[in-house]
Amino acid sequence: MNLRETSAAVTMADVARRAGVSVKTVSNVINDYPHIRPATRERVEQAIAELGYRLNVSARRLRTRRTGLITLALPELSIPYFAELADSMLRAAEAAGLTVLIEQTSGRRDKELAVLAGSRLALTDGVVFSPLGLGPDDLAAFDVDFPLVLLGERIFGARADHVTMNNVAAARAATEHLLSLGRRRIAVLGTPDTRAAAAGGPTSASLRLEGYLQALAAAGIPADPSLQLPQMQWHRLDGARSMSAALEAGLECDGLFALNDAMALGATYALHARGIRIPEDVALIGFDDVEDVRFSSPTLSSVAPGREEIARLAVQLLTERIDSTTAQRPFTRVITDSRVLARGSTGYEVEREISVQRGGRFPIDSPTA
Amino acid sequence: MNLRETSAAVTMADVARRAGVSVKTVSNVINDYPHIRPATRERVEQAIAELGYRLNVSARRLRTRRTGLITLALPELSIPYFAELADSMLRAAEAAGLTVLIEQTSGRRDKELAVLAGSRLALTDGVVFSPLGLGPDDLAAFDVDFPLVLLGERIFGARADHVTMNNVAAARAATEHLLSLGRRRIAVLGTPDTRAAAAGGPTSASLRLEGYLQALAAAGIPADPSLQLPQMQWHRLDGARSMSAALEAGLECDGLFALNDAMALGATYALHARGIRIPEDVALIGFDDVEDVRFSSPTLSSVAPGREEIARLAVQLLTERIDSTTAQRPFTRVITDSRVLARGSTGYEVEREISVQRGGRFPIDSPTA
DNA sequence: CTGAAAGCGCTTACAG
DNA sequence: CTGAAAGCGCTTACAG
Repeated sequence: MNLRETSAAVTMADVARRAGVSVKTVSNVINDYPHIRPATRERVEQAIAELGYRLNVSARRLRTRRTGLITLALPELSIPYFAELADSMLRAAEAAGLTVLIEQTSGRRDKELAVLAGSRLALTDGVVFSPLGLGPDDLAAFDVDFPLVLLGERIFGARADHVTMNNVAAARAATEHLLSLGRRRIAVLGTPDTRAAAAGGPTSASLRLEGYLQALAAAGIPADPSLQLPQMQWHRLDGARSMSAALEAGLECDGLFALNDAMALGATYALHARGIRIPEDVALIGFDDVEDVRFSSPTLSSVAPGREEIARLAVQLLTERIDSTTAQRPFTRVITDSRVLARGSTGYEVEREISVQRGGRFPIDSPTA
Repeated sequence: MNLRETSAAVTMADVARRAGVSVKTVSNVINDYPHIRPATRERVEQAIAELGYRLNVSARRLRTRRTGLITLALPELSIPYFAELADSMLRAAEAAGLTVLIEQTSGRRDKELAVLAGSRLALTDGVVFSPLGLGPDDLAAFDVDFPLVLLGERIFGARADHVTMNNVAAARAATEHLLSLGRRRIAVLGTPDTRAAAAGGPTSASLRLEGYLQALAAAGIPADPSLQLPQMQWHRLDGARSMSAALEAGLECDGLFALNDAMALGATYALHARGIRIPEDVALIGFDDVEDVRFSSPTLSSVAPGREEIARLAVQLLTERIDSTTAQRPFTRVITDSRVLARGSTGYEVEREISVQRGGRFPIDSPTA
C-alpha cells in the first residue's frame, strides 16, 4: 500500500486542516500528550478516521532518531529453547511498545561478530544478544557503542548489561533432587571438553557441572569421572549418541542429569532402546524446561530458567539503556529466579515444584572511558 | 548509537565533500548503480570508511516509501512447525535483501483480523500470513489493498497470492505407505469436527482426511468411522489424550495416520503407555516433518511439505507483488512438492523417501475491480 | 558523469 | 493550547 498510495498520502497537515487545529495538536493527539481537551481530541480522531490517515513511521524516525525496533540475535529459531525465548521476547517487547527483528547467527563466529559490529544498527535502536560461538577471547568485541543486553552464560565480564540465571545453584538443586530420591551413581551428560574449558572461562556447561559437583560433595559422594559424559554439541541427537556410547561402554548409573532438555530427550531414546526404565532404573532430569518435556514419555523433570522473566528483564534493561542520556551509566547483571520442576522422569506423575533458586540484581564493574 | 550520535551524524553531504564528488555520486555508489568509474567508487568508499558514515535508513525510506521490511504473521513461535517455518522465512528473506518482522497471532480471530486491517503496514511493505483462526466466513477481510501472501490451507478463494501444498495427494500417499506395509485397519488422528467442517470449507484437516479416504477407496477398503479420531486442536497433548481415549474405548488398529507430527508424537506416548509397540503392533506416520520426529523413539515417518520451498516462494510472490506497478496483477497459487519420508515408525531404520507429490503454479481467478 | 535544490512527513523549538 | 517554520538525511528530477 505504500506503493499504491504514492501520490495520495494523507498527512498530518491534511488532518489538521480537516479538524481545524494545528499540526502540533494532531501530533499531540497521536502521541498521547496530556493537556488536550476531550473535544479537541475527538475532532482530531474523527478527522483521522474520515481521511484514513496513517502515521508515516519513517518520517517520525528520521525526526526522532529512534526506530522503535530492537534486534534479537540468537542462534536458530529451529532450536526449541530459542524459539520459546523469541516467543517471550516478542511478547515482552510488544508490552513495552517495541518491535523485534530476529537475527539468526547459527552460532557462527563471523555472524556473531557482525552483530557486535552493528550490522543491524541502521535498522534498530539496540540489540539483545544470545551469543554461542563467541567466547571470552572475544571479550573486546563486546565493548560496543550502542545499547546491548547479553543473554546466557557464554560471556561474563563484558561491559554490557547482562541477564542470566544462577546456573550453579540451579544445577546443584537439580542434582540434589536426584540425590533426594536415593540415587547415588548420578551421571551427568554434556560436560565440557576439559582443554577447551580451561582456556575459555565459564560456560553453561562448566557452571552446571560445578553445581553438580557441589551437590555431590555436600552429600559426601566422591565425584566419579567415568560418570561425566562429555558432549560439546547439545542437540537431541548428540545426547542420544553420547548416551548410547556410554551405555555401550558399560556405564552404570541410577541417576542422570542432562545439562539441557534436548540431550535429556535424546538420552531417553538411548535408554529406552536398551530397555532401561525411567525412572525405575535411571531417574532423569534435564535443564531449560522447554515445552517438549511435558509431552515426552515419561514427562521429563527439568530446571525452569524463567524465560518470561528473562525476556521482560532484557527488554527493560535495553529500554533503560536506550533512554539513558549518559554513556557512563553503570552496567547491570540480573539473575533470574530458577525452579526445579519434578515430573515423571523422577517419579512425579503430577508436576511439582521442588525448589526455587533466587536471583537478584547486581552492578557490574563500572565502565571506564 | 542513534542516540549517542544525535548531534554528530555523518551525512552523504559530508562524504561527498570529503571525496570531492556530488551527493548524487555518493548515493549512486551506495546503491550500486552502474556507470561509476572504479576510481570514483574507490574515493567514495574511502571517504565512507574514514568518516564512519552509515546510511540513514529512515531517511531513505521516507524518500522511497519502501521499508525493506516484511511482516510474517503466524500463530506462535513456540509451535515447532512455525518456528521452523520462521527460520526458513528469515533465511529466504535475507537472500532477497529483506528483513522480517514476526507477528504472533496466537491463532486468535481478533489478532488475525488486525493483521488484515494492516496493523503492521506503517512498518512493513507487505505481509506473509499463515491464518489459523479465520475461516471462509471471513473471506471478505482478505480483500486488502496491500501486498499479501497467504500460507497454508485455512483460506481458499481469497483474492491474494497463496503458497500451499497438495494436502490431498500427500495424505493419500502417506496412507498408501501404511497400506503398502500390509496394514488394513488404519486409524486417522485429528479429523475435523463434522459440523464445523460442513460450514467451513476446506482445511488441512478436511483435505488430509480426503486423501486418507481416497487411498482406502483405491485399495478397496471400506472406511470405518470408528477409526476416525476427531481432534480440533493439533498440539502434542491433544494427540496423546485423543489416542488414550480411543484406546481406552477399545480402538483396534494396525496403522495410524496422525494428521500432524505433534499429534503423532503425542500418540507415541499414549501407545507406549499401554505397551503397544511401534511399528510392530501399530505402524505410524505423521505430517509436517518437523525436526523433532527424527529424534523421537522410534523415529517417526512423516510427510515433508517442503518448507524451504514454501518460504522461498512466499518471499518471491510477495516481492513480485510489492514491485508490481499495477493493482490488476492476477493472483497466483503455488503448490509445493511434498514427500513421504519413511523412518522407524513404519519399519525403516534408515530414512527413505517413499514418494514425491509434485506441485505447480496456477492462476487464481483474476481480480475484479 | 556533476551540482544545486526540492520534497518525502514528521517533531519541535519559537513566538504568541 | 495555536501557527508558521526549520530541519532530520535521504533520492531524484532537472539543467548542465
